[in-house]
Amino acid sequence: MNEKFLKPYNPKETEDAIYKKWLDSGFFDPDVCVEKGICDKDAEKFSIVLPPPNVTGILHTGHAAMLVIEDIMVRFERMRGKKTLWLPGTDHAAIATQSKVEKILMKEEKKNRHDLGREEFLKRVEKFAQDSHDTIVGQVKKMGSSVDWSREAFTLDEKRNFAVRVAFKKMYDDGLIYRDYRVINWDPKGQTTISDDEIIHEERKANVYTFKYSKDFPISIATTRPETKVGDTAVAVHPDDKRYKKYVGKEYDAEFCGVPLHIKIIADKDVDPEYGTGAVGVTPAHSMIDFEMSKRHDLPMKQVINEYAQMTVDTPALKGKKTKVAREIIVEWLEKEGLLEKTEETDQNISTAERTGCVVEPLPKLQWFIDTNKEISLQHSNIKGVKAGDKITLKELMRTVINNGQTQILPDRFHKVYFSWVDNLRPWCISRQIWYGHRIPVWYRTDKGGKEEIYCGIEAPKDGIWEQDPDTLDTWFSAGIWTFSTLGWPDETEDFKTYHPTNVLETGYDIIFFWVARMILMTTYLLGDIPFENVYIHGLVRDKQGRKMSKSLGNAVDPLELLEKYGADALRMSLIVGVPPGNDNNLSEEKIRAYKKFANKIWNASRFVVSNLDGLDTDKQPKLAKKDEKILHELDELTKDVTEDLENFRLYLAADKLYHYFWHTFADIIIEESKPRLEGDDEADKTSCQWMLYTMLTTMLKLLHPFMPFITEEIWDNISGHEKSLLMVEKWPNKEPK
RNA sequence: GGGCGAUUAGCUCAGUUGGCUAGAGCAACCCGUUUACACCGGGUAGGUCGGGGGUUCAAAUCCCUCAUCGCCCACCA
Repeated sequence: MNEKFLKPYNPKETEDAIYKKWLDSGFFDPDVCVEKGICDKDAEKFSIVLPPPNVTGILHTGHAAMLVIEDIMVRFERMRGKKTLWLPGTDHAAIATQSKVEKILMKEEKKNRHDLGREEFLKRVEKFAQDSHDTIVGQVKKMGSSVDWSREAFTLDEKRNFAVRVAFKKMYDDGLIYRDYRVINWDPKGQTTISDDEIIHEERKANVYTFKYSKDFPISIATTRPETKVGDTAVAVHPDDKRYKKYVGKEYDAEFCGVPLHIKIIADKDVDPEYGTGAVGVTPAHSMIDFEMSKRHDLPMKQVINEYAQMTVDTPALKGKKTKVAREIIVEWLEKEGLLEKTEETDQNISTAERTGCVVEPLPKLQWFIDTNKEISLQHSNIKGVKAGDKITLKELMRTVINNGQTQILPDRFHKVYFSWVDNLRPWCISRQIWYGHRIPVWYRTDKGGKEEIYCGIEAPKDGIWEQDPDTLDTWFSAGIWTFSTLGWPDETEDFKTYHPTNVLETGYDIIFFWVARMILMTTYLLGDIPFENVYIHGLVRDKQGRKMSKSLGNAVDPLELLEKYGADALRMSLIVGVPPGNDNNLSEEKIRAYKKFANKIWNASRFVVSNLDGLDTDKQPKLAKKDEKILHELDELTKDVTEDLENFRLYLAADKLYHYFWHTFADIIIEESKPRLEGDDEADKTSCQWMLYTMLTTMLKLLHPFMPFITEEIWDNISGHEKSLLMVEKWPNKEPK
């Protein structure tokens, strides 16, 4: 027996060496598996593309859970002989990474990005991203992830950038990407636009002020933002509102806090006559709903707030003032003039920017958008119910592939969440005024003067003097094509043909909108296909009390620390057992410790079996005692059960069953009952018992391997006859009982 | 305002399509150590499965309703 078995299992000494062994074998790469005869050339494929972690720092326990879930699926399918690819990568995460580096820069050098300039700043970001990347790769390895490093990708590397440009141009040519001047969400701190999904609504108390613009203005209005009222160009009332009918169509001039206003009274059915005074001051430039209304009624737009959330009106009292200050000035003025009718406190949902926490300022701006309501037709279609050439919108495409079951979200309660997002989707603003990201592949001619000429292309135009659009793309644009940009698209590579669509996308419920929906949007349009067949949604890893892990609470645990303490296998189990898809996991160290004990149990039971196999010919099955037949039959039942659980993504049940069977049946009962038989004089019975134990152990190791790859591989290696084989590519036990 | 989830042992949670005396980890109590394992074994105690109603031979599981907690979405000024 190998000396290693004489000591308790030591994950620290074992894990890195085992991972290296796997890497050296090359079996993470499906091409190597085919080459070495591990899997058939024409075997069914199984592919997962890793949700690329942001290069903003280190991995947290949520990432660890993601890696474990995917690794279990991948190892299972690889052992089943499928041509299995798990493709790793990282995400440049544009705005998240840039703002992180900006924070560091400000803290350490008291500089902003403009102090460095675009080129130098980007160098800093790239350095930061590279360091993060290296840390992340190290962590991914520590978890035992069997990803194919030879295919590693980055959302902002050259190949992906090419794919992004090709995708952009196609969408531009089809009229799906367009430039428009409209009110967008502006983050005054981050100095960029953000999409609707990057907004966090925060509930706050706010005052609603009811007042008139001037003494002789006939209608009172209410608002929480009096400072924007200097930009009003209309007052809207409901068409059927008798109180105001006589004013509709009339126009009034007023002097509002020193600012001349010209207000038209309009009737619009979006106004709720029951709410407030039943009349709304319309500010086309600083409210999305008012902007829409102004378009319907052809109202003039008057911008009064700039990118720094300062007032731009010429009135000395207000000019240059922050909006918050301006609000106070105006309220004071209203009081003084006797125009303020009442002030009430109300709960208000205020929009803040996800990354900077700054209150979002709606501003009119010229930006790039994706139109999800424009009819297009697909050149090819593998989408059930959609033929090439059919007129269809992106929204409809997004609905179709879920409705027809081609892509399934697990648990399916998230279908509803998905649909409600799709239904309420407004034009997706994809341009950002940040520097880190994919530059928009559009150029403007500057040498002709006068009329602006626009060129969208994969490369810069050759003739004339052109300037590229300074903006970059929303990070989710490049993330949206991740399942195939990683496989070589737009080239028709072997990888692309073999592995796309992918089998599973595994991700958290917090990014269904950001990512899952965007991937479906981009893939159905660009490929006429689905990006993945199954979406496995995992929940959040929380602390023992169910609180979200966060730096400020100080309850965030570094998965690496847990791994050091308890071993990767124990951590893996604790992230899986009892955690159904979509559920949060309140992780405690006690739970991890329990699986460390389990690892030790496996180790010791294995030692017992291995040290009692003397004289057994493992190649030739002896005549089995009835009780051994029965035990092995039970094992077949377990195999079947576990296999079906894995096929149906019930990892949490499979892991639990294996735990219980190994400990409370195999170790507690079967091994205990085998002791007298192994000591006894009945040679035939002893041989039968040995065979049973041997079969039991090797089968259990195979079944456990996807969950606890390190310790099972290590034990496998210490069973005589296995010196040259790797458990990782052993055949999965047959699920049909013999 | 709309939607979703949760409520099971002292604590944190499982319980797959309704089906054997409802499970795990931790905590508690008792007994056990000349060998696979004290990172242990054996045993004990602990639950009217949030309340109420219904469907069924059978419900923690399905339906209705109420309560509490949590999450997501939303341009009511």
